[in-house]
Amino acid sequence: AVMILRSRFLDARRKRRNFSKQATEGLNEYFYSHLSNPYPSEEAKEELAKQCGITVSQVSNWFGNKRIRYKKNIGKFQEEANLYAMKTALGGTQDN
Amino acid sequence: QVQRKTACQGKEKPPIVVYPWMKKVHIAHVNPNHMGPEPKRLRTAYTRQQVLELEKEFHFSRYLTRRRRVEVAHTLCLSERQVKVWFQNRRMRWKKDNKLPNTKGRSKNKKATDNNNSSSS
DNA sequence: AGGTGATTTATGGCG
DNA sequence: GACGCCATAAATCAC
Repeated sequence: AVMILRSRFLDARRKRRNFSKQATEGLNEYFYSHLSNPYPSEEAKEELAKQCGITVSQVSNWFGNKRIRYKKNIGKFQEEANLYAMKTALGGTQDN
Repeated sequence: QVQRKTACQGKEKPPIVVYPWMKKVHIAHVNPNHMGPEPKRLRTAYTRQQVLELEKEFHFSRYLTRRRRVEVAHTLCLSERQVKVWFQNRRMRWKKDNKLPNTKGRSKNKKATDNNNSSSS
Protein backbone atom coordinates (compact mmCIF):
# COMPACT_ATOMS: atom_id res chain seq x y z
CA ALA A 1 0.00 0.00 0.00
CA VAL A 2 2.82 2.31 0.86
CA MET A 3 4.51 1.75 -2.43
CA ILE A 4 1.33 2.40 -4.32
CA LEU A 5 0.92 5.75 -2.66
CA ARG A 6 4.62 6.36 -3.12
CA SER A 7 4.48 5.92 -6.85
CA ARG A 8 1.27 7.88 -6.92
CA PHE A 9 3.11 10.95 -5.73
CA LEU A 10 6.49 10.40 -7.31
CA ASP A 11 4.94 9.83 -10.68
CA ALA A 12 6.82 11.82 -13.29
CA ARG A 13 3.53 12.66 -14.92
CA ARG A 14 2.87 15.04 -12.06
CA LYS A 15 5.89 17.17 -12.74
CA ARG A 16 5.61 17.33 -16.46
CA ARG A 17 7.25 20.23 -18.24
CA ASN A 18 7.16 20.89 -21.94
CA PHE A 19 10.43 20.73 -23.81
CA SER A 20 12.13 23.88 -24.95
CA LYS A 21 11.29 25.16 -28.36
CA GLN A 22 14.77 24.32 -29.60
CA ALA A 23 14.46 20.76 -28.36
CA THR A 24 11.12 20.26 -30.08
CA GLU A 25 12.60 21.88 -33.13
CA GLY A 26 15.47 19.44 -33.26
CA LEU A 27 13.24 16.43 -32.69
CA ASN A 28 10.81 17.51 -35.36
CA GLU A 29 13.61 18.13 -37.77
CA TYR A 30 14.81 14.60 -37.38
CA PHE A 31 11.31 13.20 -37.49
CA TYR A 32 10.30 14.91 -40.70
CA SER A 33 13.60 14.39 -42.43
CA HIS A 34 13.21 10.67 -41.74
CA LEU A 35 9.49 10.46 -42.29
CA SER A 36 9.81 7.27 -44.29
CA ASN A 37 11.27 5.54 -41.25
CA PRO A 38 11.31 7.70 -38.11
CA TYR A 39 13.08 5.18 -35.91
CA PRO A 40 16.35 6.66 -34.72
CA SER A 41 19.06 4.22 -33.75
CA GLU A 42 20.35 4.16 -30.21
CA GLU A 43 23.27 6.29 -31.34
CA ALA A 44 21.02 8.75 -33.08
CA LYS A 45 18.91 8.96 -29.95
CA GLU A 46 21.95 9.77 -27.89
CA GLU A 47 22.95 12.39 -30.37
CA LEU A 48 19.50 13.94 -30.31
CA ALA A 49 19.35 13.77 -26.54
CA LYS A 50 22.61 15.64 -26.28
CA GLN A 51 21.65 18.18 -28.87
CA CYS A 52 18.24 18.80 -27.30
CA GLY A 53 19.32 18.74 -23.69
CA ILE A 54 17.02 15.87 -22.71
CA THR A 55 17.54 12.20 -21.85
CA VAL A 56 17.56 9.28 -24.23
CA SER A 57 14.38 7.99 -22.62
CA GLN A 58 12.73 11.29 -23.29
CA VAL A 59 13.79 11.07 -26.90
CA SER A 60 12.26 7.60 -27.10
CA ASN A 61 9.06 8.82 -25.49
CA TRP A 62 8.89 11.72 -27.86
CA PHE A 63 9.26 9.55 -30.95
CA GLY A 64 6.79 7.02 -29.64
CA ASN A 65 4.21 9.70 -29.02
CA LYS A 66 4.95 11.46 -32.25
CA ARG A 67 4.64 8.37 -34.40
CA ILE A 68 1.36 7.28 -32.87
CA ARG A 69 -0.16 10.72 -32.92
CA TYR A 70 1.04 11.40 -36.43
CA LYS A 71 -0.42 8.27 -37.91
CA LYS A 72 -3.61 8.71 -35.93
CA ASN A 73 -4.30 11.89 -37.80
CA ILE A 74 -1.94 12.48 -40.66
CA GLY A 75 -3.87 15.43 -41.97
CA LYS A 76 -3.46 17.36 -38.77
CA PHE A 77 0.30 17.32 -39.16
CA GLN A 78 0.50 18.27 -42.82
CA GLU A 79 1.20 21.89 -42.16
CA GLU A 80 3.98 21.03 -39.76
CA ALA A 81 5.26 18.40 -42.17
CA ASN A 82 5.48 20.88 -45.03
CA LEU A 83 7.18 23.39 -42.82
CA TYR A 84 9.96 21.02 -41.86
CA ALA A 85 10.16 19.54 -45.32
CA MET A 86 10.87 23.02 -46.55
CA LYS A 87 13.47 23.60 -43.88
CA THR A 88 15.44 20.48 -44.60
CA ALA A 89 15.23 21.19 -48.30
CA LEU A 90 17.69 23.97 -47.66
CA GLY A 91 20.52 21.81 -46.50
CA GLY A 92 19.11 18.50 -47.32
CA THR A 93 19.94 15.31 -45.58
CA GLN A 94 18.26 11.94 -45.67
CA ASP A 95 15.10 10.74 -47.23
CA ASN A 96 13.92 11.54 -50.72
CA GLN B 1 3.36 -0.51 -51.04
CA VAL B 2 3.95 3.16 -50.38
CA GLN B 3 0.75 4.89 -51.22
CA ARG B 4 0.61 8.38 -52.55
CA LYS B 5 -2.56 10.31 -52.13
CA THR B 6 -2.66 13.20 -54.52
CA ALA B 7 -5.97 14.64 -53.53
CA CYS B 8 -4.75 18.17 -53.75
CA GLN B 9 -5.27 21.22 -55.76
CA GLY B 10 -2.81 22.25 -58.37
CA LYS B 11 0.17 23.08 -56.18
CA GLU B 12 3.29 20.98 -55.99
CA LYS B 13 3.58 20.77 -52.24
CA PRO B 14 5.01 17.56 -50.86
CA PRO B 15 2.18 15.11 -51.51
CA ILE B 16 0.61 13.26 -48.62
CA VAL B 17 2.61 10.07 -48.36
CA VAL B 18 1.61 7.09 -46.25
CA TYR B 19 4.57 4.97 -45.33
CA PRO B 20 4.23 1.42 -44.00
CA TRP B 21 5.01 2.40 -40.43
CA MET B 22 1.89 4.56 -40.41
CA LYS B 23 -0.41 1.56 -40.69
CA LYS B 24 -2.21 0.08 -37.73
CA VAL B 25 -0.44 -2.97 -36.51
CA HIS B 26 -2.14 -3.95 -33.27
CA ILE B 27 -5.74 -4.26 -34.22
CA ALA B 28 -8.53 -5.01 -31.79
CA HIS B 29 -9.73 -8.58 -31.96
CA VAL B 30 -13.36 -8.24 -31.02
CA ASN B 31 -16.21 -10.13 -32.57
CA PRO B 32 -17.18 -9.08 -36.10
CA ASN B 33 -20.67 -7.87 -35.24
CA HIS B 34 -21.62 -4.31 -34.42
CA MET B 35 -19.44 -2.37 -36.78
CA GLY B 36 -18.95 0.65 -34.60
CA PRO B 37 -17.11 3.76 -35.65
CA GLU B 38 -13.85 2.87 -33.98
CA PRO B 39 -12.83 -0.56 -32.71
CA LYS B 40 -10.25 0.75 -30.26
CA ARG B 41 -7.95 -1.78 -28.76
CA LEU B 42 -8.78 -2.34 -25.15
CA ARG B 43 -6.12 -1.82 -22.54
CA THR B 44 -7.30 -3.05 -19.19
CA ALA B 45 -6.16 -1.03 -16.22
CA TYR B 46 -5.34 -3.38 -13.40
CA THR B 47 -6.98 -2.75 -10.07
CA ARG B 48 -5.13 -1.43 -7.09
CA GLN B 49 -5.32 -4.84 -5.46
CA GLN B 50 -3.92 -6.56 -8.48
CA VAL B 51 -1.01 -4.18 -8.79
CA LEU B 52 -0.38 -4.31 -5.09
CA GLU B 53 -0.18 -8.08 -5.07
CA LEU B 54 1.97 -8.18 -8.16
CA GLU B 55 4.28 -5.60 -6.67
CA LYS B 56 4.50 -7.58 -3.46
CA GLU B 57 5.33 -10.69 -5.38
CA PHE B 58 7.95 -8.85 -7.37
CA HIS B 59 9.57 -7.60 -4.22
CA PHE B 60 9.86 -11.18 -3.06
CA SER B 61 11.43 -12.26 -6.31
CA ARG B 62 11.92 -10.59 -9.64
CA TYR B 63 11.27 -13.86 -11.42
CA LEU B 64 8.33 -16.16 -11.20
CA THR B 65 8.30 -19.90 -11.27
CA ARG B 66 5.63 -21.53 -13.38
CA ARG B 67 3.92 -22.72 -10.26
CA ARG B 68 3.89 -19.35 -8.60
CA ARG B 69 2.67 -17.74 -11.77
CA VAL B 70 -0.33 -20.00 -11.89
CA GLU B 71 -1.19 -19.20 -8.30
CA VAL B 72 -0.82 -15.48 -8.69
CA ALA B 73 -2.80 -15.45 -11.91
CA HIS B 74 -5.59 -17.35 -10.31
CA THR B 75 -5.86 -15.29 -7.16
CA LEU B 76 -5.80 -12.04 -9.11
CA CYS B 77 -8.13 -13.13 -11.88
CA LEU B 78 -5.50 -12.52 -14.51
CA SER B 79 -4.25 -14.85 -17.18
CA GLU B 80 -0.83 -16.44 -16.84
CA ARG B 81 0.17 -14.45 -19.85
CA GLN B 82 -0.80 -11.20 -18.22
CA VAL B 83 1.17 -12.04 -15.12
CA LYS B 84 4.17 -13.04 -17.17
CA VAL B 85 3.98 -9.85 -19.17
CA TRP B 86 3.50 -7.74 -16.07
CA PHE B 87 6.65 -9.18 -14.57
CA GLN B 88 8.59 -8.58 -17.72
CA ASN B 89 7.46 -4.98 -17.89
CA ARG B 90 8.20 -4.56 -14.22
CA ARG B 91 11.72 -5.90 -14.75
CA MET B 92 12.24 -3.35 -17.49
CA ARG B 93 11.09 -0.59 -15.21
CA TRP B 94 13.34 -1.92 -12.47
CA LYS B 95 16.30 -1.83 -14.78
CA LYS B 96 15.48 1.68 -15.85
CA ASP B 97 15.09 2.92 -12.29
CA ASN B 98 18.30 1.21 -11.30
CA LYS B 99 20.67 2.54 -13.88
CA LEU B 100 22.92 5.48 -13.32
CA PRO B 101 20.70 8.10 -11.67
CA ASN B 102 22.65 10.83 -13.43
CA THR B 103 25.32 13.41 -12.90
CA LYS B 104 23.53 16.13 -11.07
CA GLY B 105 21.53 16.43 -7.91
CA ARG B 106 21.77 12.87 -6.65
CA SER B 107 24.82 12.68 -4.44
CA LYS B 108 23.74 10.11 -1.94
CA ASN B 109 20.72 8.11 -2.83
CA LYS B 110 19.52 5.34 -0.62
CA LYS B 111 17.30 3.62 -3.16
CA ALA B 112 14.42 3.60 -0.73
CA THR B 113 12.22 2.94 -3.69
CA ASP B 114 11.13 -0.55 -2.84
CA ASN B 115 12.53 -1.86 0.39
CA ASN B 116 10.80 -0.60 3.50
CA ASN B 117 7.61 -2.55 3.58
CA SER B 118 5.16 -3.30 6.38
CA SER B 119 3.80 -0.55 8.57
CA SER B 120 0.32 0.26 7.57
CA SER B 121 -2.71 -1.33 6.11
C1' DA C 1 -10.84 21.60 -23.77
C1' DG C 2 -6.77 20.17 -25.94
C1' DG C 3 -1.80 19.39 -26.09
C1' DT C 4 2.02 16.96 -24.46
C1' DG C 5 5.33 14.22 -21.84
C1' DA C 6 5.23 9.93 -19.12
C1' DT C 7 3.31 5.61 -17.67
C1' DT C 8 0.77 1.46 -18.10
C1' DT C 9 -0.92 -2.86 -20.68
C1' DA C 10 0.20 -5.65 -24.65
C1' DT C 11 2.56 -7.39 -29.05
C1' DG C 12 6.17 -9.47 -31.78
C1' DG C 13 10.87 -10.49 -32.90
C1' DC C 14 14.98 -12.46 -31.75
C1' DG C 15 18.17 -15.12 -28.83
C1' DG D 1 9.34 -24.40 -27.77
C1' DA D 2 8.47 -21.79 -23.81
C1' DC D 3 10.74 -17.82 -21.70
C1' DG D 4 13.18 -13.52 -21.12
C1' DC D 5 14.74 -9.19 -23.18
C1' DC D 6 13.87 -5.38 -25.85
C1' DA D 7 11.82 -1.88 -28.75
C1' DT D 8 7.64 -0.50 -29.71
C1' DA D 9 2.32 0.13 -30.09
C1' DA D 10 -1.67 1.94 -28.23
C1' DA D 11 -4.41 3.66 -24.63
C1' DT D 12 -4.51 6.44 -20.79
C1' DC D 13 -2.97 9.46 -17.16
C1' DA D 14 -1.75 13.87 -15.14
C1' DC D 15 -0.79 18.36 -15.60
